[in-house]
Amino acid sequence: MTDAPKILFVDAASRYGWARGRPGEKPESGSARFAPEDSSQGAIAWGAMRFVAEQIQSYRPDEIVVEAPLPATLVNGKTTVSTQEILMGLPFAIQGMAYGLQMYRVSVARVSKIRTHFIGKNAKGEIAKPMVWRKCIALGWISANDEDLSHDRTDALAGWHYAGTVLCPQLAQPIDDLFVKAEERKRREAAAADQRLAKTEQAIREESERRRSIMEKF
Amino acid sequence: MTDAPKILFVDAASRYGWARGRPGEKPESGSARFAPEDSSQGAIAWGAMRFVAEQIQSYRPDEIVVEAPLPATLVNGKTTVSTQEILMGLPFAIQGMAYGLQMYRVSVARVSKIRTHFIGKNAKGEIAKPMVWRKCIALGWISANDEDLSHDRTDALAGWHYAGTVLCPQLAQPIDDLFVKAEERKRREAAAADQRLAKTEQAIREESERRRSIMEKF
DNA sequence: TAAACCGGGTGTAGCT
DNA sequence: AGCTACACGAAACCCA
DNA sequence: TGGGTTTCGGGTAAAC
DNA sequence: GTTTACCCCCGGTTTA
Repeated sequence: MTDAPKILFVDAASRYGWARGRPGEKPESGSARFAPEDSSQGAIAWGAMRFVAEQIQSYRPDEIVVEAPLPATLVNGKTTVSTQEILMGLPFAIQGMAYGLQMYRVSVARVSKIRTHFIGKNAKGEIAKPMVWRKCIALGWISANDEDLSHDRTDALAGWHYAGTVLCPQLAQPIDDLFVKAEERKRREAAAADQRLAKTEQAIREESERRRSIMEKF
Repeated sequence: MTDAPKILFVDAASRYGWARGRPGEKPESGSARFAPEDSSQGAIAWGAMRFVAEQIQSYRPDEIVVEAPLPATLVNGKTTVSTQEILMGLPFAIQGMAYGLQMYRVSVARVSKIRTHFIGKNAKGEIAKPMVWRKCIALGWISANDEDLSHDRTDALAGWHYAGTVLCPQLAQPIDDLFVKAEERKRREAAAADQRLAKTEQAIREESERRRSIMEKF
């Protein structure tokens, strides 16, 4: 088998969980906040952007998978606007940053799929989270005397495993639509990029220059 | 009077409108897309982030005001998830980028307030937009044979004027809660930043280094 | 080919 | 195969 | 103070 | 003072 890809999974909320590794290996994982409590949305967004940038730079994942936010209408309006903005905004900003860093292999995974894959049923969080948690312990992905035993972390681990299974069908499952979509998107992105880049070499240089200049203020 | 501040207003949607200038002056304005049609969310987000970065860098506004997204529940569920993600995500990402570039004077304005301020009533878009449009013409902010006569543009102009009125009370209105909130937030941000920075000079240097290194790949 | 207009609005798992 | 039901997170508060 | 638990979920302007 | 009603973009299709 060729090298399994490095996968980074992010469960993005105001407190987020992350997990990364190659399918088959024991993943690293953790949880944290993108910004201190009561921070402005700007601070949170920037925290997320920085997190992604750093991951891409230092860990160099082959794939990034983010947990999809639940549609607001679903929760039957049971969520404040500001919560919504964060829940929707985080994956959005993360994707944007990845795109800006030319990391185009980003996909999005639904909670329900992750759960059914990982614990066999799509239960509501109250029930599912402890199950997920236990399974993570069982798998030895976190140890019971670990410092961080949060659900954010174990949820991310579940997501990571799901992503691995889906992205590396040779390890088990037949591919399903996440993979297909990722391929589709990748092709579309690549094509679009090609088209754009092909226009002129000049355009490339301008773009590159612009990007660099944006950041030299730091 | 001291120099009126340079205000940048953005009406952020997949097709966005912008307007900028100092209150009292004739504003510049326009509309465009953050990314070609059918682009991934990542592309759109990055487009927005780049736009903001460039504005901050080259125009150096004193204030940035973004149009607030309407809560999903409001639209009575009449909005797709992806639309939601974009509508909520754009302002979020914009604020994040601004924050990252240390531009903390960012506020958010509600459509209803803008409209009532600008045309005296909070009518539905179908009715309001043409009214706004006419008023912009009347004010000479766009000329009838202009190339871009889109509502995105005129909406942004209305927003800009509202922002100006609110942020420069000396020109007319008493301050209202947008200003107050901006001040509050600014103070909070500043305090938080101070606190953080005060911890150690070392932290500052690390942070700075990290930021720079994130971007040197460009 | 470009501009105006209109419709449409979540997805999945588990049970029947 | 078709139909139905159902899904969350942030911040305030309280208690150890 | 830290962690578990509970609660709450949009806002405005005009009409009455 | 209190109640009430209102609020949207995206993408596909059609038309000049």
